Amino acid sequence: MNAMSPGPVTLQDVANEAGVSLATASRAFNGSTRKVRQDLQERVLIAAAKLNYAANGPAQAMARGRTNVVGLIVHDIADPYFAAIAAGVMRAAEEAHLLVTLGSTMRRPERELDYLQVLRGQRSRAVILAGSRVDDPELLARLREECEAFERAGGRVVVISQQKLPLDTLVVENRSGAKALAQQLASLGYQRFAVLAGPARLLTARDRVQGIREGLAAVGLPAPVVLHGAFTRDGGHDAMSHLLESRAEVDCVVAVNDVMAVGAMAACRDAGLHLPRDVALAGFDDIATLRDVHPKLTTVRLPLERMGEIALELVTTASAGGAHRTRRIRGEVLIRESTPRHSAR
Amino acid sequence: MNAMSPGPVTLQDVANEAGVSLATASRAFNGSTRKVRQDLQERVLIAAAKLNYAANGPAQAMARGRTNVVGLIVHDIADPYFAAIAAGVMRAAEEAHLLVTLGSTMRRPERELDYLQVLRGQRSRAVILAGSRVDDPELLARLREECEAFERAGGRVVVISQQKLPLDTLVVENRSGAKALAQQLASLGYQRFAVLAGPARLLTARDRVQGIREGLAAVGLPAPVVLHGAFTRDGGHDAMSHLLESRAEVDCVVAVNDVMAVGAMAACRDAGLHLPRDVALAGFDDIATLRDVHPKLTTVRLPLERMGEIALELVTTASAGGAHRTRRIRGEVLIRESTPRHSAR
DNA sequence: TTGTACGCGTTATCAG
DNA sequence: CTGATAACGCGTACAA
Repeated sequence: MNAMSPGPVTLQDVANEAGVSLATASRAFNGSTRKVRQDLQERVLIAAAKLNYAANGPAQAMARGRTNVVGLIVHDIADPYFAAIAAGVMRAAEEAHLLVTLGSTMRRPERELDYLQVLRGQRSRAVILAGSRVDDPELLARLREECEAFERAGGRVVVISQQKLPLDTLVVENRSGAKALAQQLASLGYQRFAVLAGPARLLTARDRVQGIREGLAAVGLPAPVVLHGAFTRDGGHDAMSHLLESRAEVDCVVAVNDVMAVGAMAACRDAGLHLPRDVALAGFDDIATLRDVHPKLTTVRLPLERMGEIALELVTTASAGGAHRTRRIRGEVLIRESTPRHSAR
Repeated sequence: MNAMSPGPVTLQDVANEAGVSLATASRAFNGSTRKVRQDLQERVLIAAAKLNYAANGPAQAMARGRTNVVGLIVHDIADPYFAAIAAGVMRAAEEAHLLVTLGSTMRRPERELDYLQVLRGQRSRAVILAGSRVDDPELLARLREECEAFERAGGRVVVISQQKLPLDTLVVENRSGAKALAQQLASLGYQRFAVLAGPARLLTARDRVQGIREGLAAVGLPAPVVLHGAFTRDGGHDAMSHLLESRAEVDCVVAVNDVMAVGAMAACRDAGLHLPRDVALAGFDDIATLRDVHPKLTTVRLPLERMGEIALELVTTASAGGAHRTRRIRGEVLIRESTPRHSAR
């Protein structure tokens, strides 16, 4: 149109177009403490629209000392668990007029440190660390340092999973959820359990295994067979295959997440087994995309999208007195077709 | 540690610590055209590490006139189709040392315009528009304007789906893929088709319906029954329910994506139908998480993660002479258990 | 209420 | 090769 300047249109251009000063344009275009006369306000807005002005984010960030960006760090955005959390974060971020920078660590915990540092440099307002912590004291110490550096730089940090650091945290009650699941499965008549346990050092996986152990012990059942593997579909498939090869006497298999459970289902079919007749199977998370698998999977529902929303809400609200806040996220046991009532042989 | 300054540590702090000028610190810490003496280089790097310095992104963006951020705009990050594309984008972005700002439009096309404007303001280096275009000339015109504004501001735009704008585009060959699918299904013996068609104005859905129509026509079969609905699990479930209520004589149902197909499977089971005995079913996309549903779903595989990678590669490489580039993405028909060989009654 | 002028942290230009 | 300094675009004390 009438863009004489070579580069993008600046607030100065808008001010000129509206016939006001740069300061007035600034105050008019985004709410400032100071008030602007009605007619000037309108003139600025009209000029901005006419020139298709978009405020220069980096410049605003410089002047204000912070951005409207929050970082979201997940283990793997292709995993529906994290995709669901991300969806909740995005929904809440839209309402709060915040931009989300995504980090996907490909399940390498060290990558969290890199992202944290970069996001600190970007002057991100906050970071949401979604995803299980890992049992590694040295890594945890370095993570603590990075989080502290991030907070010193004026940012907030929210963690979703375990409370291992003095930060705002959504504590996912994996252990009690798994315990309740085990107890309900026991009450259905199952007695010999196996657990497809995920990686040994992943705390979410470990907590769930522990909960199952406790639940079985609480009702006087023997400890389960435990098989470790990746926290993925293939991990579930492989662990189940090993279990079948071992010819262990088992009537109920619990995978520590739904994605693994689906892999386990495939392994059972590969071996010619019929579910749930030959073996019962349960998962964890209640992944939306997997609610229609057949037989319908018994699982523990986690409010994943809501968790993302809550995390972003924590980010946008100040904590009283700088104390870190805790939100407990409880799972809900859903008994479905994959674990019918069982009569012990 | 020895941080005297109240706020975050700046490059000036690093320069002081290293006993060099600000300019030298700048040149040493990030590659510049000009060279820095080896020992000074090291002193700067050591000082930066000691102070845990993280370069101020917004300040760099101001000085350089652009950022290391690319925007990724999807319809719904919780949809595994987009989550897979996002995973590919993230992997390639990590290699290229680019940050990704995520936009999720919640399937409202107008939101793309908002994100585009904001990302332009953020001085994003580029934006990837993932997701089907919509049949709406006015919207398309506004989108074209926003994309042009974005490019005038120095950014690049890549589109994944249909080539509707003069931009770098990954053209997904939905029509030919669907046509090939229909023909292969016909060769298996199916004769009376229904299509769960998705929203009428969504071009991806429409192209796939059109391809199926062409495939059937090419082999002399009658046109399919077409039922529209949402591009989601519930959309597939509802459309299938309506189809069953209509008591139409159909031996093969094609859903225009896998997520809808899974919803349709659930609807069949709700109605007491057995798959694939009572009706055959096919989808589109080959969503990883759904590869283990039973019966295994016939579908058209799209290289979703690779598509994300390619999109980011287009973003990072300059196009010769400013001409826009096209990458054709072909689907691969995968016949699986949900559509066994069929003998017409 | 409006305008002027300075500062934010970094890069790039120009002297040395 | 190194150092001083002028941008970059915006927010905001301060002055009018």
